[in-house]
Amino acid sequence: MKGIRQLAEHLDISIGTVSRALNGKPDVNEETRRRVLAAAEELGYVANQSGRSLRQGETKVIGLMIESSTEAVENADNFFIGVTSGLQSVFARHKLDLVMLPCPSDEDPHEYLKRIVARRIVDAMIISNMQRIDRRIDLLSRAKIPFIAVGRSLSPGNFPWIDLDFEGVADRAVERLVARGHRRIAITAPSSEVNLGYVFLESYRRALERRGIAFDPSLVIRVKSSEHGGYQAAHELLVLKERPTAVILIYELMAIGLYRRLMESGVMPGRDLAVIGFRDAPRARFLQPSLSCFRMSLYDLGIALGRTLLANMPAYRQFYPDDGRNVVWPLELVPGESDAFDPGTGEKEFEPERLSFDDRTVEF
Amino acid sequence: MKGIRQLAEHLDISIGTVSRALNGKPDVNEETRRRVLAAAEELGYVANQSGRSLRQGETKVIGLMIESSTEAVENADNFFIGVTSGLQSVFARHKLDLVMLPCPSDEDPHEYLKRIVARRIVDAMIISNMQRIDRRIDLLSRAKIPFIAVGRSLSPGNFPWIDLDFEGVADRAVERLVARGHRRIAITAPSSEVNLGYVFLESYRRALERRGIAFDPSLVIRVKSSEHGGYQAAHELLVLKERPTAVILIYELMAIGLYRRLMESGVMPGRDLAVIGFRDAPRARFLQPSLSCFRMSLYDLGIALGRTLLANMPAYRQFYPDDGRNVVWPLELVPGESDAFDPGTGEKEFEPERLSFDDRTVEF
DNA sequence: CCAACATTCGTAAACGTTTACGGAGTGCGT
DNA sequence: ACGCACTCCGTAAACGTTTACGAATGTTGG
Repeated sequence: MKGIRQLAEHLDISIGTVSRALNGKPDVNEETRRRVLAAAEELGYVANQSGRSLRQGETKVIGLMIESSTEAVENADNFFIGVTSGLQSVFARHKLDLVMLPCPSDEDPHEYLKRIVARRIVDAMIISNMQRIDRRIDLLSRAKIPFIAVGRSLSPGNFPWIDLDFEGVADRAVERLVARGHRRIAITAPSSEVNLGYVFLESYRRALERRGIAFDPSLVIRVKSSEHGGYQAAHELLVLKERPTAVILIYELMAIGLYRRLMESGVMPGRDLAVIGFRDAPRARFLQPSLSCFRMSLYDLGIALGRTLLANMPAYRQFYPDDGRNVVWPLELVPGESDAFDPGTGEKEFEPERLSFDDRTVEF
Repeated sequence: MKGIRQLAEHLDISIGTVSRALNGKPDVNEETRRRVLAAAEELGYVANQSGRSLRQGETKVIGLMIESSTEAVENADNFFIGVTSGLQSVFARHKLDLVMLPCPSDEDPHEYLKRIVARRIVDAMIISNMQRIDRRIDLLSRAKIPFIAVGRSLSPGNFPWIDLDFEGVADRAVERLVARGHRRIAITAPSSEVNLGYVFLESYRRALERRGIAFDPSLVIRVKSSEHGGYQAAHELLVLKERPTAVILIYELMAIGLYRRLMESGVMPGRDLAVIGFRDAPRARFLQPSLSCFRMSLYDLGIALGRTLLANMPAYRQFYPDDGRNVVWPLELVPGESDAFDPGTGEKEFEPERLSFDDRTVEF
């Protein structure tokens, strides 16, 4: 099946009518429409996207830009796959397709996005891994490409975003640890170019000071968000003169390396050092000791991103009258065993909430 | 900047010449070409992809279909991001763009691919997560869309593929374990619909029988390839009447759950049960005990996939005269602590190769 | 000086759609 | 019988590009 022309000839109908029939336009006889749809189905005809895009000036494709550095939490690994299914459940209602656009690691993300935008491959973009100053915002605004960012940025101008509640996470993590008696609380942070690293750190600093604990720069560990980074972080904690009694991880899998390095020195996580992590609860839960962590539903986040993006697109705004506002996405604390002890005595003074590993109850 | 027409008017040159200049066609004055390129750069002109695709009948986009089920190893998590950068390093040379096409979890993968193909969004496809009988092969062949599969299938007809050497992995894993005295070796396997599950299992069975060990179906543990699956797998192993002394995991992160469940019953991995895993060495290395595993370079695999795909496309075949053949991708064994003991005595009889966790040496 | 050729460029068709416009046919009210 | 509204459909233009073709100009060789 070549194109709509062949389909029209086969039906002995004009090509215009066929197009209208397929696109659900009103001025076409229902009987004719039925025939057209049947023939299209039979011959396996689907409109060529290039022709359609050219004519309509839109591609019906939404791009999700992804970068694979280990700097930021989003890039860790399953973040994108996670939000993807939420996004698609929204887009499917409008026959929009989602494509993930991986920025080559040797290409400047800004240049890459510029290329994608200029070629008019997508109608809208979802970007993440926001830098403190992110030129992509200006680029997309100028090009009038609707977009939404996962995370804020200091770049001037208003733009749609949904950010994780790092402020809340840092505050509640510190709150929880301080309540259990911790005073020296370390934290891991990615490069300060990445905005979330900056935000997370500032939130942590404020959370401490709010409770009368002085901020100690030596407790900020700059490592990659990876297993290896966790290993290095543990190493740096162990050599500190005044060793902290707790640490907050920005990525849950760092705990693997952290745990290992601690144990190599006979330091038991969950007894000698409290650990609180971030993001993937299923994984955190199976670590030993299980990791107290802040979880969220990537699926729901995907839905929110999709709705907010569409609410910012003129053609779809009508469907999402209540969306479109920027939101600070809440995280839920899932308590584990990794911080369930008294830092003074080392005793398991606080009983962790009971975990169940039944086949049925463990699904999140 | 609207289109090539505006650019042409601005230069007071015909639109045809501008196009030729930009595309490096020969019959254009070098001075003119210089002017055109300069103006295009200045005004930020980039050819509209729809117009170009429509005219040329090709999109310069290669699709990588991804599914997010936890059934197969490829879908686990960072597999796609890993091969992506290898793929792009090949595609970049031909100005081809790579897009990842996530199949919605509630849509039939075959139908999804059919839609993508029919809309002519991509010039070629990379598919993975092959089923034992995979209708996508027939679909793509019929549509004459060049493609390459990660993994084989029983579907009839020749098609380009690169498969991981499961046969070799299973054989060497069994070899290694048997050499250390193990006789009862369990294995985890995904659904038998997924071809690699079937292949892996058959390879394992043959490896056993080659060494005079009877295949015991009760040692085949069918669980999801996830942390939770690992937990369940350990549970199933523990309740067996005749408990195995070793287990082969099809996905490295399963070890997290497996380790945990074992320890909950006082069984020490690496002392009471040998474990060999699969695929991501950096992660495996930081587990405690570190996981002996079969690793590969996803980057190199990506390069091979890219080259083989292009070698199967008429327009690019010339650049890859030596590629195009199907290959069974070798895996390298990275020894760890998880199987470094004597199953009879439980003693650490075999000294594991020394691991280094220096900052510099740990990068793979 | 002329034919033959090379270089450079403009013209226009083509790719597959969608859609504004108008025409044909029908039914209805006057 | 006429005008009008309504339904349905065909015609053709337009989207932005690439490219076959040929025209115009300059160059060369005899």
